[in-house]
Amino acid sequence: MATRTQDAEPLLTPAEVAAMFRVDPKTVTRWAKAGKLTSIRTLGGHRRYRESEVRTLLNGQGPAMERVEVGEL
Amino acid sequence: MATRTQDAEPLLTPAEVAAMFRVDPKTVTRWAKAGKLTSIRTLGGHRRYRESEVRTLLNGQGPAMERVEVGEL
DNA sequence: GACTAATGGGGTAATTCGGGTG
DNA sequence: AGTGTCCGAATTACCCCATTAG
Repeated sequence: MATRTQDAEPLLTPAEVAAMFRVDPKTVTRWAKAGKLTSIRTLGGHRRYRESEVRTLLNGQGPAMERVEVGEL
Repeated sequence: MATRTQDAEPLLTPAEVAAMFRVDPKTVTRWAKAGKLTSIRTLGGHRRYRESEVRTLLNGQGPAMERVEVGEL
Protein backbone atom coordinates (compact mmCIF):
# COMPACT_ATOMS: atom_id res chain seq x y z
CA MET A 1 0.00 0.00 0.00
CA ALA A 2 1.07 3.51 0.34
CA THR A 3 1.09 6.59 2.37
CA ARG A 4 -0.28 6.13 5.78
CA THR A 5 0.30 9.73 6.56
CA GLN A 6 -2.88 11.69 6.65
CA ASP A 7 -6.36 10.57 5.77
CA ALA A 8 -8.70 13.48 5.50
CA GLU A 9 -11.84 11.64 6.44
CA PRO A 10 -14.93 13.85 6.29
CA LEU A 11 -16.73 13.66 9.59
CA LEU A 12 -20.28 14.69 10.35
CA THR A 13 -21.82 16.09 13.49
CA PRO A 14 -24.88 14.45 15.04
CA ALA A 15 -27.03 17.28 13.76
CA GLU A 16 -25.88 16.67 10.19
CA VAL A 17 -26.57 12.96 10.34
CA ALA A 18 -29.92 13.61 11.99
CA ALA A 19 -30.88 16.00 9.23
CA MET A 20 -29.95 13.48 6.54
CA PHE A 21 -32.08 10.76 8.14
CA ARG A 22 -34.85 13.12 9.18
CA VAL A 23 -34.50 12.05 12.81
CA ASP A 24 -33.51 13.62 16.09
CA PRO A 25 -29.81 14.01 16.96
CA LYS A 26 -30.56 11.95 20.03
CA THR A 27 -31.65 9.13 17.78
CA VAL A 28 -28.33 9.19 15.98
CA THR A 29 -26.66 8.96 19.35
CA ARG A 30 -28.73 5.88 20.10
CA TRP A 31 -27.62 4.29 16.85
CA ALA A 32 -24.02 4.90 17.83
CA LYS A 33 -24.61 3.40 21.25
CA ALA A 34 -26.30 0.42 19.67
CA GLY A 35 -23.28 -0.12 17.45
CA LYS A 36 -25.22 0.53 14.25
CA LEU A 37 -23.02 3.49 13.45
CA THR A 38 -19.30 3.99 13.74
CA SER A 39 -18.83 6.78 16.21
CA ILE A 40 -15.59 8.67 16.61
CA ARG A 41 -15.41 10.37 19.97
CA THR A 42 -13.79 13.71 20.47
CA LEU A 43 -11.59 14.33 23.47
CA GLY A 44 -14.57 15.84 25.21
CA GLY A 45 -16.79 12.85 24.66
CA HIS A 46 -18.86 14.13 21.75
CA ARG A 47 -19.42 11.87 18.78
CA ARG A 48 -18.49 12.39 15.14
CA TYR A 49 -19.63 10.15 12.29
CA ARG A 50 -18.04 9.20 9.02
CA GLU A 51 -19.78 10.80 6.09
CA SER A 52 -18.96 7.83 3.86
CA GLU A 53 -20.65 5.42 6.23
CA VAL A 54 -23.66 7.65 6.67
CA ARG A 55 -24.12 7.96 2.93
CA THR A 56 -23.78 4.24 2.51
CA LEU A 57 -26.42 3.60 5.12
CA LEU A 58 -28.69 6.18 3.56
CA ASN A 59 -28.50 4.43 0.22
CA GLY A 60 -29.42 1.20 1.87
CA GLN A 61 -26.41 -0.93 1.18
CA GLY A 62 -24.86 -0.04 -2.16
CA PRO A 63 -22.02 2.46 -2.53
CA ALA A 64 -21.69 2.04 -6.27
CA MET A 65 -25.35 2.55 -6.98
CA GLU A 66 -26.68 5.22 -9.23
CA ARG A 67 -29.41 5.71 -11.77
CA VAL A 68 -30.02 8.34 -14.36
CA GLU A 69 -33.50 7.64 -15.59
CA VAL A 70 -34.80 11.13 -15.59
CA GLY A 71 -38.35 11.62 -16.66
CA GLU A 72 -40.33 14.76 -17.05
CA LEU A 73 -41.03 17.16 -14.27
CA MET B 1 -20.18 25.25 12.49
CA ALA B 2 -21.68 25.74 9.32
CA THR B 3 -23.14 23.38 6.90
CA ARG B 4 -20.71 21.83 4.65
CA THR B 5 -22.96 18.95 3.88
CA GLN B 6 -25.84 19.42 1.55
CA ASP B 7 -26.25 15.98 0.09
CA ALA B 8 -29.51 15.22 1.81
CA GLU B 9 -32.95 15.49 0.30
CA PRO B 10 -35.91 16.53 2.39
CA LEU B 11 -37.57 13.48 3.89
CA LEU B 12 -41.03 13.09 5.37
CA THR B 13 -42.27 10.97 8.22
CA PRO B 14 -45.18 8.54 7.71
CA ALA B 15 -47.45 10.85 9.68
CA GLU B 16 -46.60 13.73 7.38
CA VAL B 17 -47.34 11.79 4.23
CA ALA B 18 -50.50 10.37 5.76
CA ALA B 19 -51.72 13.84 6.63
CA MET B 20 -51.00 15.07 3.10
CA PHE B 21 -52.98 12.21 1.56
CA ARG B 22 -55.67 12.19 4.21
CA VAL B 23 -55.11 8.51 4.98
CA ASP B 24 -53.75 6.47 7.82
CA PRO B 25 -49.99 6.12 8.26
CA LYS B 26 -50.63 2.42 7.89
CA THR B 27 -51.89 2.99 4.38
CA VAL B 28 -48.73 4.88 3.50
CA THR B 29 -46.79 1.90 4.80
CA ARG B 30 -48.79 -0.36 2.49
CA TRP B 31 -47.93 1.87 -0.47
CA ALA B 32 -44.28 1.57 0.42
CA LYS B 33 -44.56 -2.19 0.72
CA ALA B 34 -46.31 -2.33 -2.63
CA GLY B 35 -43.47 -0.43 -4.21
CA LYS B 36 -45.62 2.55 -5.09
CA LEU B 37 -43.57 4.77 -2.84
CA THR B 38 -39.83 4.96 -2.34
CA SER B 39 -39.18 4.26 1.30
CA ILE B 40 -35.91 5.06 3.01
CA ARG B 41 -35.53 3.13 6.24
CA THR B 42 -33.84 4.49 9.29
CA LEU B 43 -31.42 2.31 11.19
CA GLY B 44 -34.26 1.47 13.55
CA GLY B 45 -36.52 0.22 10.79
CA HIS B 46 -38.82 3.22 10.49
CA ARG B 47 -39.61 4.54 7.04
CA ARG B 48 -38.90 7.98 5.65
CA TYR B 49 -40.29 9.19 2.33
CA ARG B 50 -38.92 11.62 -0.20
CA GLU B 51 -40.68 14.92 -0.01
CA SER B 52 -40.17 15.49 -3.73
CA GLU B 53 -41.72 12.17 -4.66
CA VAL B 54 -44.68 12.69 -2.36
CA ARG B 55 -45.26 16.09 -3.89
CA THR B 56 -45.13 14.62 -7.37
CA LEU B 57 -47.62 11.95 -6.43
CA LEU B 58 -49.85 14.51 -4.82
CA ASN B 59 -49.93 16.42 -8.06
CA GLY B 60 -51.53 13.36 -9.48
CA GLN B 61 -50.61 13.04 -13.09
CA GLY B 62 -47.03 11.86 -13.24
CA PRO B 63 -45.72 8.37 -12.58
CA ALA B 64 -43.67 7.44 -9.57
CA MET B 65 -40.50 8.38 -11.34
CA GLU B 66 -38.58 11.48 -10.54
CA ARG B 67 -35.13 12.77 -11.07
CA VAL B 68 -32.42 11.59 -8.76
CA GLU B 69 -29.35 13.57 -8.02
CA VAL B 70 -26.35 11.57 -9.04
CA GLY B 71 -23.62 12.39 -6.60
CA GLU B 72 -20.04 12.67 -7.48
CA LEU B 73 -18.46 9.26 -7.41
C1' DG C 1 -11.99 33.67 30.73
C1' DA C 2 -16.58 34.65 28.54
C1' DC C 3 -19.81 33.73 25.04
C1' DT C 4 -23.43 31.05 21.83
C1' DA C 5 -24.75 26.77 19.84
C1' DA C 6 -24.62 21.99 20.00
C1' DT C 7 -24.07 17.34 22.50
C1' DG C 8 -24.47 14.06 26.13
C1' DG C 9 -27.19 11.73 29.65
C1' DG C 10 -31.57 10.41 31.73
C1' DG C 11 -36.52 9.95 31.65
C1' DT C 12 -41.18 10.04 29.66
C1' DA C 13 -44.87 10.57 25.79
C1' DA C 14 -45.79 9.89 20.87
C1' DT C 15 -45.10 7.51 16.68
C1' DT C 16 -44.12 3.44 13.88
C1' DC C 17 -43.60 -1.39 13.00
C1' DG C 18 -45.56 -5.99 12.18
C1' DG C 19 -49.24 -9.14 11.88
C1' DG C 20 -54.06 -10.16 12.01
C1' DT C 21 -58.85 -8.85 11.34
C1' DG C 22 -63.43 -6.33 9.69
C1' DA D 1 -57.45 -5.23 -4.06
C1' DG D 2 -57.66 -1.46 -0.92
C1' DT D 3 -58.36 0.80 3.60
C1' DG D 4 -59.23 1.38 8.81
C1' DT D 5 -58.66 -0.48 13.27
C1' DC D 6 -57.01 -3.72 17.09
C1' DC D 7 -52.89 -5.34 19.74
C1' DG D 8 -47.95 -5.76 21.60
C1' DA D 9 -43.26 -4.41 20.94
C1' DA D 10 -39.77 -1.48 19.29
C1' DT D 11 -38.13 2.98 17.86
C1' DT D 12 -38.26 7.69 17.95
C1' DA D 13 -39.25 12.61 19.80
C1' DC D 14 -39.18 16.08 23.35
C1' DC D 15 -38.36 17.57 28.33
C1' DC D 16 -34.78 18.69 31.87
C1' DC D 17 -29.64 20.44 32.76
C1' DA D 18 -24.21 19.90 32.82
C1' DT D 19 -20.49 19.75 29.65
C1' DT D 20 -18.14 20.40 25.26
C1' DA D 21 -17.10 22.73 20.67
C1' DG D 22 -15.54 26.77 18.28
